[in-house]
Amino acid sequence: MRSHYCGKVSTDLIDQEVTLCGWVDRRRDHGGVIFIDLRDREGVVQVVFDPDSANFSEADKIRSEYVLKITGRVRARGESTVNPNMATGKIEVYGLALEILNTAETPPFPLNEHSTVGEEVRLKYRFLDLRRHEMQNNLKLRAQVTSVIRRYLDEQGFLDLETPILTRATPEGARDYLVPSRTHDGKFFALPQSPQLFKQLLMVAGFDRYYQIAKCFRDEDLRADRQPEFTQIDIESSFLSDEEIMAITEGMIRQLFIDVKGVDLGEFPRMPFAEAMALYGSDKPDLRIPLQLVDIKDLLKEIEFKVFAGPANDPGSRVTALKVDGGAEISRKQIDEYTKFVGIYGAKGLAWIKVNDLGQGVEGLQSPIIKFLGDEVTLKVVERVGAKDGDIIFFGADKSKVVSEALGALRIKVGHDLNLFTCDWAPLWVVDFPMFEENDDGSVTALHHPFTSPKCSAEELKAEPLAALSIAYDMVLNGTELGGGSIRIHNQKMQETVFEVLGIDEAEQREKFGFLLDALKYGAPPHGGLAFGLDRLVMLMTGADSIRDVIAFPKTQTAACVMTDAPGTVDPLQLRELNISLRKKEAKETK
RNA sequence: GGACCGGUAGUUCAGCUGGUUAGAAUGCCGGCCUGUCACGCCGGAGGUCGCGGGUUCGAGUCCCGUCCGGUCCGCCA
Repeated sequence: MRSHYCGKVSTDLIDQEVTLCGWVDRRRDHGGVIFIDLRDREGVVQVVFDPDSANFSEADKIRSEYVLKITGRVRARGESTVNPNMATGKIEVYGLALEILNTAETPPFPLNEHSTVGEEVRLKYRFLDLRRHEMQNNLKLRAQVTSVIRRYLDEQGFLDLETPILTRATPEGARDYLVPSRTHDGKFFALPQSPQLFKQLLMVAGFDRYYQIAKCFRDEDLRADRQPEFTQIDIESSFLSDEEIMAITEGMIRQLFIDVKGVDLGEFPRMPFAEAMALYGSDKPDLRIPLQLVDIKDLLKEIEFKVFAGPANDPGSRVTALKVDGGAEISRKQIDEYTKFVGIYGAKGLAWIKVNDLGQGVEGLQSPIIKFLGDEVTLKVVERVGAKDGDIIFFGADKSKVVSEALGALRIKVGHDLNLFTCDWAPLWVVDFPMFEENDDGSVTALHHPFTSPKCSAEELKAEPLAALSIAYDMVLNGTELGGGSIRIHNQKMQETVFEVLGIDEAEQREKFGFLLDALKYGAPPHGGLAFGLDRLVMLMTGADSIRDVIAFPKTQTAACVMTDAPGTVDPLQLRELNISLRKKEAKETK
């Protein structure tokens, strides 16, 4: 039907006839001459009709988003009519034949790059929103990403194997999306939260190297970077060490950035989990921002912490400081906003010291809490963090978790506000995660997942579970967790020990993971892998603010689709077939 | 489950301390225009102020509830 894409018409084609198909991006009707900007997925080109054109009267009827087939002659634009802002601005197509393939109603919002439209309207008319350049580019880049990754993994001998979408519910982890079974009354499938167990079974089956670009489902509350259904680049291999897996996947991401962005990320640095928490208050530090946390708990031992939430001596507490160079400029109002900001993470306050003139000792400082700390301690804090004139020191004291999260988040926020970025891309491996974390009630849960291999023996694991480290690794880019993985447990005894520590009894083990425990008995090879979040990866590469902008048909924050109006009610007959009845909504209890 | 922001013309928004007929820009429709490129000029149409209740002589504006969209906390092995 067509000879060229609109966006690909170039000076090479001058004097040649081309046939283009596309949508009307804009029309400029000058009475005697009509300009049509014709758009397809590769770009926009200007088509000209004048009274000498056979189709001039037809061209007059054209409106926005009409679908046209135009045959015309490519010609160079005159010097004064070149448009330097347009990729195809040196040429234009003189219209010889025009066919209106389809008309269009006036779109509910303009599709050109100058318009700003609310997301709700965009999602309602997603098929139009996706016609916009920005969205076309995002999804084209996404396709490029999966293409490069497939090629890389294929070359490395990985096999693209599929795992089921209808599977069974697993305990722990996220809430499952459930699918009722018609043939098994009262029973339900669950949609997979990840292909984790199946890919391990593929290793037991001897496929050796597997990958899959897999849809995953989690019925949890949404965020800008979380959708109920999302895509993982899921990788698993037998007979590879953690180092080998990290080398292959690091190579994959590096290759990806070279091919798609023309950027070499270089060798990824490594950081133990404990160091990440200590210096950045996060297990996914954004290393583009140079600020670091400095613990000062030992300096404040003598202080009664009435100003803060808890006593500094409490073993579960943390007292840490964040020095911001040049931060003495930060206004009181802004500090109040930062105080409010850390409150989100449970911090009950935010202490600060401005360093105006160190030469004057305490007199050269400005802070509402010097009187609580005392002159000596205050100066020690200033010395510890290495503050100089013009700096500000924020600090907080509270339960370790609260302080780490609050100051860690403040570090990122201040970094953004003051534009402290030192580079565009900061990749990182976070390693040496603990096996377990302790809940408030004293029970433990797996930090990664319960199939992660510990670095220690089963005996040591049992004796001191909270001290055990796992052979797990997370790839972090610009403060976003791109992917995470581990060496899995291939020894049945070890797997049972982990379940035991997690408080999953034998009956439950059999019921939920019987097939996995069985598989481990039949010659499971040592194996491990990694899963990347494709949506987040593409979001970073496109600079999008939300993964919704790199997913063709995303859900809103309440996990609904405003275009299809899903989820919807179903015919009572369908429910009957499934033997499901809906309970009447109970009235809310009055307080 | 919780905190916060938003919902007014097709779209993006303004609308003050409650007070005449709810405005602007853009888009749309009609007319004019042979070199524009976010074309220009003239004219016109276009409103359930998210929804429900309340306060008031009077509500887009204040109060309560509710729905929808968004950001975040919890949650997300």
